[in-house]
Amino acid sequence: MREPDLARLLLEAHRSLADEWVASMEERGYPGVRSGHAVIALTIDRRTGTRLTDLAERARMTKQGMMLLVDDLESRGFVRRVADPEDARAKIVRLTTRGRTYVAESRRVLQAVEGRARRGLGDRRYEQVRDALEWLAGEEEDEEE
Amino acid sequence: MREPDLARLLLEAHRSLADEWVASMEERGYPGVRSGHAVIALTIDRRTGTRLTDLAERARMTKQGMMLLVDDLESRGFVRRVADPEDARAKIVRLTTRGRTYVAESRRVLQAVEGRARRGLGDRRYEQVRDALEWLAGEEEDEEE
DNA sequence: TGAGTTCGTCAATCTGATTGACGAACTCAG
DNA sequence: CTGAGTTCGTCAATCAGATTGACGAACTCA
Repeated sequence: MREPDLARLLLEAHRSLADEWVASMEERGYPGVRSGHAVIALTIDRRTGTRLTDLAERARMTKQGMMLLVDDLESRGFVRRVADPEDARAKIVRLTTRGRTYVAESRRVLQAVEGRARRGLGDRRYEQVRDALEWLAGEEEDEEE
Repeated sequence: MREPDLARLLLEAHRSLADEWVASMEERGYPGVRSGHAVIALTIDRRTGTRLTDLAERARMTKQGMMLLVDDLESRGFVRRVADPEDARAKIVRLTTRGRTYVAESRRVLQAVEGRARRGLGDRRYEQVRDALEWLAGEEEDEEE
């Protein structure tokens, strides 16, 4: 067996892609991009907005963690928190016009980065890697019992 | 193309493996294990010790970051900093007896975790994934020019 | 109506990693 | 031998990401 550093490799590969995304976004005129923004760009409902709790759930992180991300996005003018007419406790995180542009650009760049990876690896290997990663990410996490 | 969330998958797979390692170490009676300890276990010279700067370089992190890890390991009695006879500026991070046991156990568990992944994926796919990850981790990082 | 739950928030904490500064020690050209 | 520049480990400050705990306000439903 080679050095048992699969975990490290996974982390480095992650960083490589995340850094590439951030750098590419900054080149396109979006300073202050954070890697966490990507999850929101991928999961927020672009027309109606999404509740914070739902965003957190989709991103598999805590509400508190998501709140910090939303705070950041809000301070940059990309989202607004509006009251949920159906539940006075809840607030809906809704994209502003600038936010819609930002999200569209984010997704484009995300696709571009991933497209490069796909071309580099070849379609078949790319798919195999994805399957393997899904398996790795999924197994073991429900082993408490 | 599927959702362009390869980066997220990589991170989740990393966390899954890292958590498994930590949990397994704790089960074996090593509380307070940190994921960062693994790099040291894999790269430190187990007989003669290694200078902090070299450890940092091997782990591809800053000296300061490595220092925090070494501080932690030292406070747990797994390493000692001893003067380098060849360079009065330098200190050698050397394993204590307990440290040697800890490192041996770390490596065993690391192998076990990785072995499970390998069996789950099958040898061929495992190797393909490793190659793909190396490529992903390596490309692009020298794109500043 | 009241017990229990959910929503967003605040506060504190932790881990990982960074940059900047700095004294002490080393290297080497002149 | 000297002094300029570099390297080693450290301290300090900061930042990003994420967590747990607590809490008021609002909702649900027996």
